[in-house]
Amino acid sequence: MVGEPISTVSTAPGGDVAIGKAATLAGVSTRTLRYYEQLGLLTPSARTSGGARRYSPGDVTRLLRIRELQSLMGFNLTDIQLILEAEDRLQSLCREFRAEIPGERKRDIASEAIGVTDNLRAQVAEKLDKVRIFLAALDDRTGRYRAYLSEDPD
Amino acid sequence: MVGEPISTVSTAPGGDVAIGKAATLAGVSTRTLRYYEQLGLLTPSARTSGGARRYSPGDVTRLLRIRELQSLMGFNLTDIQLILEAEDRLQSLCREFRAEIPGERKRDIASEAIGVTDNLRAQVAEKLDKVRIFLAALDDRTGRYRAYLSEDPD
DNA sequence: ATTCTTTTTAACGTCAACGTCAATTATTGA
DNA sequence: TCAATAATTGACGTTGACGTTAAAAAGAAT
Repeated sequence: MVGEPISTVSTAPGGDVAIGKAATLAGVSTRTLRYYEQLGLLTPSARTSGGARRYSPGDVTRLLRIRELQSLMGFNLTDIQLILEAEDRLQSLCREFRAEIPGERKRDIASEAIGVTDNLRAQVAEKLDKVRIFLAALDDRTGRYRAYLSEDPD
Repeated sequence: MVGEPISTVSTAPGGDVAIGKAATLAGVSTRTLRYYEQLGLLTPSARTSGGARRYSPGDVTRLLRIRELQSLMGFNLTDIQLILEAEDRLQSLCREFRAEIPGERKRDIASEAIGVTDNLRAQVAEKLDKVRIFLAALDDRTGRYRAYLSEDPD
C-alpha cells in the first residue's frame, strides 16, 4: 500500500474500471450498463482480451450525465440518446475546426447539433422556471398552514 | 345560446364535469382517471344516480397537482399519494383548529404531516439548485462551442 | 322516443427500464 | 497455481403507468 503501482496497463489517467465498479460509481446495476450498451447509449471504450468491458473515466462521466438527464429532467433513454448524439457531433466538430480540416456539410451538422442543444437549454430553463414557481406556491401554502397550526411556540 | 341556463343542478360554482371533460382539462385520458381512482389517488367527489363520475373543480385542481408532481418532480404515484395524504390531513386539521375543536393526537398528526411537507419542500429546493447548476454548466459548454463554430457571423 | 355520444366495469395488452436466474468464462488475490 | 470473486451472454420475469377492446348502461340532443 506504500507505493502505488508505477503504472497499470491503462492508457487514461485514473484508470479504466470494470463494469461493477462503474456501476457502483454511478449508483446503478451492471444490468443497467449492459442495457445502455444494447441501446447504443453508452459503449465502454475498451474491452479486455477476454471480453470484459472496461469503462474509461470519460465513460463514467457520460454515465453520470445520462443519469442526470434522466433524474433531473425526466427524459427517457431515447431522448437522451438524441441529446448525447448531438453533443458528440458538436464535440467532434470542435476538434475538426481546431485541426483546421475543412470538410463539407459541417455547417449543416453544426447547426443541427446546436439546434438540439438550444432546444435542451430552453427545456431546462422552462423547467427551472416551473420549479421556482412550484416552490414559491409551496412556501406560500405551508406558510398559511403554520399560521394555523403553530402560532404559539411549543 | 342566448341565455345560459339559470342554474344547472350543481352545488359548486363552475360546475362538476364528467370524466371526459376532466380528462381533457388535464390533458390525460379517461383511463388515467379511472386508474388514479383505483389507486385511491383521486376519487371524484360525486357520482350521478346512474353511476357516472362527477369531478368538482377541486377534483380537477387535485388532478393538475398530481400531474405537476409527476412531470415536474418525477415522483411516482405512490409517493404522490403520500404527499397528498399529508396535505389532506393538514387541511382538515386547519379546519378543525378554525372550529376550535380540541381533539387529541392533533399535534402528532400535524407534526407528521408537516414533516412530509417540509421534506417535500426540501426536495423541491434541492431540485431547483441542481437544475440551476445544470443550466449554468450547459450555458458554459454551449458558449465554448459557439466560440469555435460561429466566431464570424455567417 | 329514439338516436348518437359518453360512461361503466372488466379484462387483457403494451412499453420502458430494468431485475433475475443460469451456465460459462475472466480476473484477481493469496 | 488455484480458489474466490466478478463478468459474459442469453433468456425470461417484473413493475409502473397506463392503452385497448368489448358489451352494456347512462346521458344528451333532436
